[in-house]
Amino acid sequence: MESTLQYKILYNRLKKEILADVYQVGSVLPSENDLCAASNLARSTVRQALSQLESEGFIVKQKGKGSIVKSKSRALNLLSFQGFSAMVGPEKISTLSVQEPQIQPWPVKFFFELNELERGAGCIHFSRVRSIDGQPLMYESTFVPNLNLPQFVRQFKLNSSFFEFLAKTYQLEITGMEQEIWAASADPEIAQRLQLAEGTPVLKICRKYATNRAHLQVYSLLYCNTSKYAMSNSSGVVNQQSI
Amino acid sequence: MESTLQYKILYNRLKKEILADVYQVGSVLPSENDLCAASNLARSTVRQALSQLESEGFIVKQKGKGSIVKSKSRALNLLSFQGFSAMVGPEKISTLSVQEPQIQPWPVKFFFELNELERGAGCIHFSRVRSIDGQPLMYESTFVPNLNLPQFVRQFKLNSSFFEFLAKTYQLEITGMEQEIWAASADPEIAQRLQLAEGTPVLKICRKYATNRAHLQVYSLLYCNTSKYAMSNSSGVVNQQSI
DNA sequence: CGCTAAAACTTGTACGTACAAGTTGAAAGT
DNA sequence: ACTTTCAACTTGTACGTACAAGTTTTAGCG
Repeated sequence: MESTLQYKILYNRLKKEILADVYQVGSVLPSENDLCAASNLARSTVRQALSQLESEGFIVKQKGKGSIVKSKSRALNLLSFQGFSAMVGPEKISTLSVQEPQIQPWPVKFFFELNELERGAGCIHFSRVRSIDGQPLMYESTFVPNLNLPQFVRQFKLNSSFFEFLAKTYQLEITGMEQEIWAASADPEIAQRLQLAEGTPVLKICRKYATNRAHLQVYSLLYCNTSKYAMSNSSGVVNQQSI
Repeated sequence: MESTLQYKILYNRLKKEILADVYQVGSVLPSENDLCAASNLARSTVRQALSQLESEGFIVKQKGKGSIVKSKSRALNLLSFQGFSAMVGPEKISTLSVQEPQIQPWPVKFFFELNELERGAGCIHFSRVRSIDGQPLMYESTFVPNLNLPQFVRQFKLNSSFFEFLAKTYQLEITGMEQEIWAASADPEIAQRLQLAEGTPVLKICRKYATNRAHLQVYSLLYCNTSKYAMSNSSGVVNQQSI
């Protein structure tokens, strides 16, 4: 299900090539004029593709120089564990199922306000613990409104990527996010899930994801152990750390 | 020092008018064509201004409908690079000076890596505690490379906005940010600064701000009490919560 | 060889046109 | 009174031109 929009096509191609190391981190992309000539697009269209790559943190543009590949990291500046893929390979990440996907009513006291459409539809809920090297780092409890997402419970596997599943199965893309963050003490349940002493400080994060389907939003409640790995993110245009 | 760029001028005007309730939250801005006619600008220029407003969360654009005012000031947007006084009204914020601005060498163990230019220049350092309604919420310790920022120590007042001071005095704008976040226990000093019991969970945040001056970066170390107010932010394009 | 100035790049801003596609409300038809 | 259709909006995409401004390379001069 590829887009027919010219700037999206170019954006996807460049993103794929960055991820595949065709353009390595620190190197410069072909100039806008080169991309125009190669793809037979107007410069404004090429700039639209590059602009999206920049806003998602893949490249940094510098006047007079060019578009420099900044990072291979994924879209959206989600708060993520530092060096989740760099320091430890994805093979060392393990997932423990706490609650397999099931359809249920919404919790009575939910951490975000729901509209009537969502409230009436009920939700799909699942929970999992993600670990690195056997050490539990994150307890994640996710709630999806049960709105026209056929076969979700049957098809989604907890040890795979939730966002990739949404994209492949329903052509759903995450377009934005809001979150609230607290420092909290691990209560007995969280302490047990993350194998911590009760009362240990943990990050508590409530997230609402927006999607490209109007009025469909996804909710996540996270508890994170930051004793070994910090959570990190970046936003805006960050200078290149040369010199 | 206002910008001479047309799209920046329009952006600033619209932002100011949103903050002043000329356009209330939930209402629609004048259409792009109306803005073109009123300001004698091309539509692409108007769209550039609106695009920046959208990326910063002030408006949401919907095809066929218009540009809807989403938020006056990205409420409590502490985790994005907007800064403290922009999110809660400045009238309720009180500031306690812990360390007046002074020139000093960098701390031996600094929380971000410094390049040689920064290391050699030394730093300007100040610390303050910010409270809302008399309740200390945040302990902030800021470090700025002492690079061509004349009169900083003399002119910066701790109870004013740091980012606004940088903009007005040096035409420095914050263009981006990276941060790392932990949940930590308040040590004796932090507990005293934030008037908390020792061991209370607090958010610890290390930030690096990028500016429009190449190679000039600003560093901040924050400790936040989240018992009453959560930290929050948003990124990407978030759906309108209507229905 | 070393320095300077100009040329040849790069991205940024600003203008314009044209049409596609989503939304809304009014007019026309039943 | 109700439904359907259509016209009049809205933003989105894509094309194009021109010049400004920052960076790097090159050519020329002393």
